[in-house]
Amino acid sequence: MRESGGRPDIAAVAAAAGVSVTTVSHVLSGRRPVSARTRAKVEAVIEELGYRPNPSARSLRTHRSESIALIVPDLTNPFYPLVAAGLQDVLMSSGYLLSVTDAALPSRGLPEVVRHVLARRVDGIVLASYGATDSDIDTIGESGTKLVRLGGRFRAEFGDIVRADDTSGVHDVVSHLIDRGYQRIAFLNGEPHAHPSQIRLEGYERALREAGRPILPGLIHSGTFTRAGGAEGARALLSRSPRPDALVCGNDLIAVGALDVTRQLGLSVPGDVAITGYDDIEAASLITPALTTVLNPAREIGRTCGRLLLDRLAGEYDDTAREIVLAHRLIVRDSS
Amino acid sequence: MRESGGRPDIAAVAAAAGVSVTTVSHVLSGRRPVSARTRAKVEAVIEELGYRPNPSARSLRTHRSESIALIVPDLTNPFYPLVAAGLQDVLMSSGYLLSVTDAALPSRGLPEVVRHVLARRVDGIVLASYGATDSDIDTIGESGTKLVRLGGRFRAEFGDIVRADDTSGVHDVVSHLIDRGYQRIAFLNGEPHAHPSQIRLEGYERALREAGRPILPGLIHSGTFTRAGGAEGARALLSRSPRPDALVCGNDLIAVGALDVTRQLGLSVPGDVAITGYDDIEAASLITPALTTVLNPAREIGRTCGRLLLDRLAGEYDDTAREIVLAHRLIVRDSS
DNA sequence: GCTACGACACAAAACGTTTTGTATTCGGGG
DNA sequence: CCCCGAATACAAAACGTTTTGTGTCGTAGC
Repeated sequence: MRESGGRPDIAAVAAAAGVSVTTVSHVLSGRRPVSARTRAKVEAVIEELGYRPNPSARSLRTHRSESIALIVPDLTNPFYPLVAAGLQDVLMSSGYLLSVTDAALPSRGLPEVVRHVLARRVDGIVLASYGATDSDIDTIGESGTKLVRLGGRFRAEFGDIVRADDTSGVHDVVSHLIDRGYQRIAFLNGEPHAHPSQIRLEGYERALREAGRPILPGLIHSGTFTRAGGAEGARALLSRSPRPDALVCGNDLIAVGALDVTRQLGLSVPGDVAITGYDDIEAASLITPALTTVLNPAREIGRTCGRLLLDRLAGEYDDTAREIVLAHRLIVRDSS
Repeated sequence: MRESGGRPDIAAVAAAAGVSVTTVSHVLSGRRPVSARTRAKVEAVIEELGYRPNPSARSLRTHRSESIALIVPDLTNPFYPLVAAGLQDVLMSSGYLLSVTDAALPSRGLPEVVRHVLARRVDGIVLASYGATDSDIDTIGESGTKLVRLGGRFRAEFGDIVRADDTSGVHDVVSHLIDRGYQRIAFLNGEPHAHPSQIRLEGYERALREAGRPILPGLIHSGTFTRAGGAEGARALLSRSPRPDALVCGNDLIAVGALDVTRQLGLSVPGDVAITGYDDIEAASLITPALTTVLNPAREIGRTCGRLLLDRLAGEYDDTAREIVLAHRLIVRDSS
């Protein structure tokens, strides 16, 4: 009389161990004491039968799924896989499973992605998508899912935020260019309404102001945080006269696109025009000339998001929202 | 008398619509006919109450989780995020959630990762980890989880495989180098026991044989599929005398590392030594000199894995294992 | 030698679905 | 006029856990 082919039940374990189902559950969870003898017996049976608790049943009872979701704007941007890796560094050891969703895919936009993720009832969400609207965030809030955002405007009712100090980062780059004597410093930005764009632009403006330089709207261009966006923006900016002699880019991808175009136009970098990026993705050091950029600690950001989320899930903190700001670092290479 | 704060039940929906729970379920699943009037009423109530089925309860009954896992060896290698993106292209529209797990992380190795993923009872797994052992695959098989592998040795009992024709790919690269007159062509490989390493090496050997060239073991070096691995291998190979005049690398990351070292040694590429990669990650075209490599259609591979898995889950095919081979393409740039 | 208490074990009630086995109702063919 | 089947709705039994409320021992305190 074999136990049939199906996976064993908690009841099967209890029967084989000669105890009640409750006891097995307590052995598993440790929520009530179980004698050493009994525990050993139960554990032996579990091992022997190869019993694995059914997560759906468990989750149905406990209202938690032990899984969290990461929503990114573009998996193709190497910054985000690093965030994912950092997140996993932390989550894996706590037994959480990480789901990664790219919001830029053939989906009908972020609201759909959010619904999709929410339909799976994850315990927490790390939202790295700068396209998120208040309504998206509300949707998550109403569902009761814990939320940590990667950047964005800090508002108490919207939960925790982890970010790097982008404003200072760009400020440092621009100051560096000013020090090196660049005169007409242009800014090549990503999506104009995205929060990262805005705070990076702020850094640009602050640095110019501090140096007593004018802020010329004609030297500021917005597009998208992609290589293509950078190419298009560079074409626009470099065709102005007088021509800018430095292109400060909103991220490294933009800088790469700008570099493509600059080369096409027969301009030398950094001779005719300096180009800087942001993030310090691996490609930044590979490209020629190697890109002056700002290190954005992607992996550490991911880890921090993970820890924050875990703490929230464990109820470690009170409800006060937190904003954690991580250090950046200017990396000067050959493109400036 | 409000419905309390909690999310509405299927029972709450039934009550509000004046029908039975069964009927609501049938409206949702369409497994039995429901009159148009009733259906409309129920749908209206669902909308109004904001009812969302509880996935745990559903999954407890149906034994399916509508989620699948992707296990990769290294998220830091830009090849894999692209695979993930391709997978999602396909899965998202079918309502599946994708979990991505990096097996190279602080985990205790692949077996642990596999257990971790299996503990969540995903419906299917895409296993892209070349470090997978037969035992890992067995574990997955026993759990009843559908499996599609990204590369690896094809064996009927191990399920489907999707891969590119790496042997031919490397063969084409090597033939190209021979055509260009390179004489001492070395091969700089990844993990020696990994399947991709073996079949790529095979392409190298085949091309040499076809050209009537000897295969010199001293010109073959194994390491890891990383930038560091490439650096170390290049150091070893380039210190031999006579020095190789071409380094065929097992993937682009290796090639980048090899390029680092070649430059350090003051050698010119492709003048003193040619370097080629494999995969055609974005960095391959960014680096200077731009890398001659083989396009490995990562995104399409991901899509194909997704489609295969979905078909399996839908029971579309019989049990016969399938191996799908995708086309590669030689891309000649400046490094050869 | 009792009482009270700690340590341990158990039975049964949730958790929120899907699905199966029956009712009903209605219209049409014999 | 009756019977039968199609169309539709319902009640109740799973699915596999966790958790609460009791119960039963021993054992220590008095």
